[in-house]
Amino acid sequence: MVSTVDGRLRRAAATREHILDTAERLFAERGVVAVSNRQISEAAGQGNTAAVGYHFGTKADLVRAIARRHADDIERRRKLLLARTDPAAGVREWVACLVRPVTEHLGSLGVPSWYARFGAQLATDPALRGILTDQALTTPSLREVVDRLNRRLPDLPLEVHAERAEMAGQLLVHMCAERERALARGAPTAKPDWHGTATGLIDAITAIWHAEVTPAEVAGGEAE
Amino acid sequence: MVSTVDGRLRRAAATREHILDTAERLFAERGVVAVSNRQISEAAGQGNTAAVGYHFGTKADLVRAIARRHADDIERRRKLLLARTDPAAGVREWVACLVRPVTEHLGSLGVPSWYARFGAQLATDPALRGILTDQALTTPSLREVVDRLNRRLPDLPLEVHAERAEMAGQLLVHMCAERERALARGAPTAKPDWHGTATGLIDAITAIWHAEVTPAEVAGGEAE
DNA sequence: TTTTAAGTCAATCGACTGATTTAATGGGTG
DNA sequence: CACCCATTAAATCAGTCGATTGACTTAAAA
Repeated sequence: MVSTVDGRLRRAAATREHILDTAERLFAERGVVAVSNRQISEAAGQGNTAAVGYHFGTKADLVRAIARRHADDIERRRKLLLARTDPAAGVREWVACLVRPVTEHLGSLGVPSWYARFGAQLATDPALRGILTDQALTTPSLREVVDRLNRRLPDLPLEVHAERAEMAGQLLVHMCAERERALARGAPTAKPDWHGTATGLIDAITAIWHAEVTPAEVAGGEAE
Repeated sequence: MVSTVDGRLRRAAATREHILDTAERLFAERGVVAVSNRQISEAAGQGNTAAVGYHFGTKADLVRAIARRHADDIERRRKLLLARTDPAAGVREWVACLVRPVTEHLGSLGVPSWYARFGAQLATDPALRGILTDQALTTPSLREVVDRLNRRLPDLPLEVHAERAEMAGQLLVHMCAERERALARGAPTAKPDWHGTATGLIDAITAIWHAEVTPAEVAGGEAE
């Protein structure tokens, strides 16, 4: 019990990882909601059709476990990048601190990867949405980078600031998913590697932050 | 058969519409994949649990029917806007021709609406994705506007052009869904109306098209 | 009025789901 | 060595799924 090396724990941990890998792939390929725990257990080579339930509990718990595994590595990379970024850096560098940890993590997964498509589903499904936001948007390094970025941002009306922050997040999630889809089906990709994709995203998000703000019309708008 | 008023057809058409409305709402609230045809039929007040199957066939057919209903109105609005846009107009005006038809359509649906969230799910679910792209990206007026826009765009490397077009599409779909979510849960929204949301999107997308293009490093990139 | 057929309803089918229960396995420990 | 127990396997449960069926309702057509 207190022994440092327990073969049973090792075996269980290995199957846990194998189930996580399998679930992630099936989720990306067929959709999170469409894949049953049974299918995952069987595809993972577990004779036990209840293996997912035994090791993780509900599907929501499984989804959380997958998300956490990746979030940890992204957080690690973000801390690293944050540490070696000049505190006096400009908007572009702080945007990079938000984008690069994600793209570099995806790059480290090899081809094909599945996490970006998985994440995009979490972001749009009403039942899963909370799982992603709860754990991805509350990490300390993320808040730190956002704080630094905000200090270097041009003066913007509060609602425009909120809107553009949302845009940056949506772009990051869904453009990564899109590239991953292209990679998975062997289609040509806009950029040859994730680093190039990140550069394109940073260009775009930086441009959004610096975009002109068209004022609302005094009484305009369309009817019907 | 040739008579102008057929009570049976009228009744059927009415229940069809009612089923479409109900399905759209449930899809947005609980997720497209998570909602069964049975639940839709029951929620629509049809004693027949197979009403969806009878009127539409498979769930994919139902999803297509919902998407088409909205796509038609959006197409109509885009044609209208295209007709009264100066052929010599600039990037910003052509971007508006892509954004405004969608936001105005959503505005016409009242609050709460469900179509934007529904569309966002179609865009990210691997099994449903084709349904959306097949019918939304092949309309004549859309191709026309994109052509006009391309002629006024700054010179961009082909891969950057493709990447930014993708960004514009993702932003449009997911920012509308996000605003709709906020509206539905009664949360404060960045902009008071859809027209303001469109203006923010047009500002952002126009800025993306005009953003600097950072060249790829000759041999840079990170390992692992 | 009778006929006809579209629309609706109620019951049912096999297949699959998550969950629970019971049995077999096999490595670590006393 | 023999025991123990976490893990894996296997069998089973009630519930829901999409799909099909035939009977009933309704209103236009003959």
